[in-house]
Amino acid sequence: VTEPARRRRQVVGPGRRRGVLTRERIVEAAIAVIDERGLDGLTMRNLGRALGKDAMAVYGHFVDKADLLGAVVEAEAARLQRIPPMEVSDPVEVLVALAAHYRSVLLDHPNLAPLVASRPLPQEDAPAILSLAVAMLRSVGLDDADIPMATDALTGFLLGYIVHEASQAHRRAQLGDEFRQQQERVRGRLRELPHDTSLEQAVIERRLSEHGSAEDFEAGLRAMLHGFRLGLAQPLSTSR
Amino acid sequence: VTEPARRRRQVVGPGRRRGVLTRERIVEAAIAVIDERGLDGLTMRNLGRALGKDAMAVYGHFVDKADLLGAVVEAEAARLQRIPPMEVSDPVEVLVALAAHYRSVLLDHPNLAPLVASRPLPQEDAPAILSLAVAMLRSVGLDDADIPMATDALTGFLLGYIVHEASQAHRRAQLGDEFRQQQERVRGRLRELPHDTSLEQAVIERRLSEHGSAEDFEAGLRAMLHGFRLGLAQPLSTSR
DNA sequence: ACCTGAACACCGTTCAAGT
DNA sequence: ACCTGAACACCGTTCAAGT
Repeated sequence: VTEPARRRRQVVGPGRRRGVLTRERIVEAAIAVIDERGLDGLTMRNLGRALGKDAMAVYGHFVDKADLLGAVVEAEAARLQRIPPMEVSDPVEVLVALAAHYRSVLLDHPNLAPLVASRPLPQEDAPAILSLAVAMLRSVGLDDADIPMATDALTGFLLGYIVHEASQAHRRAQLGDEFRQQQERVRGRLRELPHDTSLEQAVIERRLSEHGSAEDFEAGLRAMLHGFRLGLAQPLSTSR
Repeated sequence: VTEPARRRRQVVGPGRRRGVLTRERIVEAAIAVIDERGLDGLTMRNLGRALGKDAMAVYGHFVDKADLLGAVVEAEAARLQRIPPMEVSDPVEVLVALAAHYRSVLLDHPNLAPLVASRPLPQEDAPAILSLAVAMLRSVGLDDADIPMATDALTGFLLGYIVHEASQAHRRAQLGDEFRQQQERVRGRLRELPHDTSLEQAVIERRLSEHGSAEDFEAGLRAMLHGFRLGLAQPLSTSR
């Protein structure tokens, strides 16, 4: 159905608002609209207004809205590939730092995160990252035969946790008061349980607070990595 | 399903029964439509057609589409709460079984999974499950002070992994051939890397295959749980 | 060559009218 | 009391027309 997006390189004029449209400018504007108004807030008419053009001007540069969104994801993937320099230390910590980079880049545009994550592979446009991760898993001591499984689990945790975090943030911002009310409802039901539930309430408080999830994210990742390192992923006896 | 004793009832559409609308029947039909045509495929007009009624008949029972979707999520949450009987063994294995239950229930309606997961807490309607999980973490040997953090990480992994899995399945089904093409593109780029990439390709193959992610899911979960059990979630020295 | 604006089919929702 | 159908504002997209 969709043709491969045609690349159209063009000299960008010095102007900002007015001037010739380029794919780059459109993508940039689309991301800005998504940041401000969410994924659903990106309509062709809104985008046109943000660009100071008629809504239909975009169709000169992208065949589809889907095509446009693809380009938006591409732009995010390019940012993911710019891995910051990190001190080479324990391979586990390299992997944690890599994951933290993913997390911080994706959370820069939380409303975009679900879109990026719905792609087939996070490494789709970043085979170098995949190679780095594999190398680190190897030097952590993982058996080659276990690495695909471990990568799948780690990727699931990574993307899943981040996307979930991003959608929670979006939801929190969107419903405001009602969010607190829902938490109150859960607390109320907890109190009706027969035994002491102070710890359960602490769990909920932790989840209510906006901060701390970076630490939870890294802690969970570390636990999983060390679990893999020690060969503790199998149920009982090891048989492969 | 035959209806022998039933009086002449008009059959509308393929096997749809007429009769008085109830919230239950509407929710049921909504889930069926979502299963067949995805979240975007659930429109009020489609839903009305599935019920053999005018689209607007639904508004007699739900104030909103959002209200309807809330009821749909509630129905799913009720299924989540029906924990199957499981052999009480190692607490880690109880937690794994609990997570597997979540996964299998959510994957029964993959198109619904993102909706369920976007709620503030998976335990929102299931404080009993939260209590069970906390008790298991305790008897695994976790410090009370670490349990909120561990629960947050585990919940993130659980929901994130499942939702990601569900959306991949949806995407796979939706794009069909193009999905394979994307994998081919990644493979191609991998081959251009300087060193041997057979292991990287194995990672991609693993992710391509539909089966095996249940094992990866449980393996990652086990690794994380044992990592927590051994206190390996902290970066270097333990200081709390 | 690039952009515009009317037009079309579809969406959620309102409202007056039907039974 | 429950359901219907026209109507409204909005959406993605097509197409003929503007510059």
